[in-house]
Amino acid sequence: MSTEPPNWGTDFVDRLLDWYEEHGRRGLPWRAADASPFEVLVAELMLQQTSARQVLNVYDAFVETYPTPESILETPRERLADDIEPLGLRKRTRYFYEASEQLVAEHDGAVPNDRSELLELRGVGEYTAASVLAHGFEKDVAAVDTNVARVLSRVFGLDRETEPEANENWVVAELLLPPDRGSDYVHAFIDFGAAVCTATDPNCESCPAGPVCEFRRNEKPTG
DNA sequence: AAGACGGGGTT
DNA sequence: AACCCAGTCTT
Repeated sequence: MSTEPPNWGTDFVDRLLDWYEEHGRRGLPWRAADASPFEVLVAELMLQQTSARQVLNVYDAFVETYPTPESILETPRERLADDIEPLGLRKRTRYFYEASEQLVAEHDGAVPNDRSELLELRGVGEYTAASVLAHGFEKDVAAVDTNVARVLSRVFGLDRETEPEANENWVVAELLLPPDRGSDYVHAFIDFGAAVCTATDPNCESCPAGPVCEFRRNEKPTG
């Protein structure tokens, strides 16, 4: 039970970003530098409770067919449903319609770059709002999903039951956020959580955090 | 504070 | 065949 050095947090983030450079997922179209805020919003709505692999199957064709909220409103609901149903969670069809209506009616068809305005959009919660700001507008904000919450709670020994909604996760995530790298930072956490620090049977052997991690020291001492 | 939503990928 | 997935909305 040693006292934590004050720089463990930034040490971990440095290692995490290094890991991301080498092992992060490349070529995901919604991560492209020229992806519009609307394309980012579309991706985030699709990615809710849906694997990136699955979204990859429909994303390119979708954003080509529906580049703007207006183009969604001009499409019969049945046809839009056909394009979204393969992802499951069919209520998303309604989210796309209603969010598009809101964008056109209240924001001239543009995605707002303000947290509270994003939160008013149908289907947009705390995670999606933060994600759009980070990836669509290059803002230095943290976005905490289940992956981020799991990694944070393990590495820093927070309550194992801590959930994405817990304020503590957002405070810590914001605290560790490196300047001008908000987008990479969030993506690094997510890729790391999906590939190494998995929900079940995490791959601690290849974890860049090493002995820094409370979880590994407490539950997998031999690595 | 729980429960519902959901088809497809992965094991 | 069971389990999980870049959450959000509704009881």
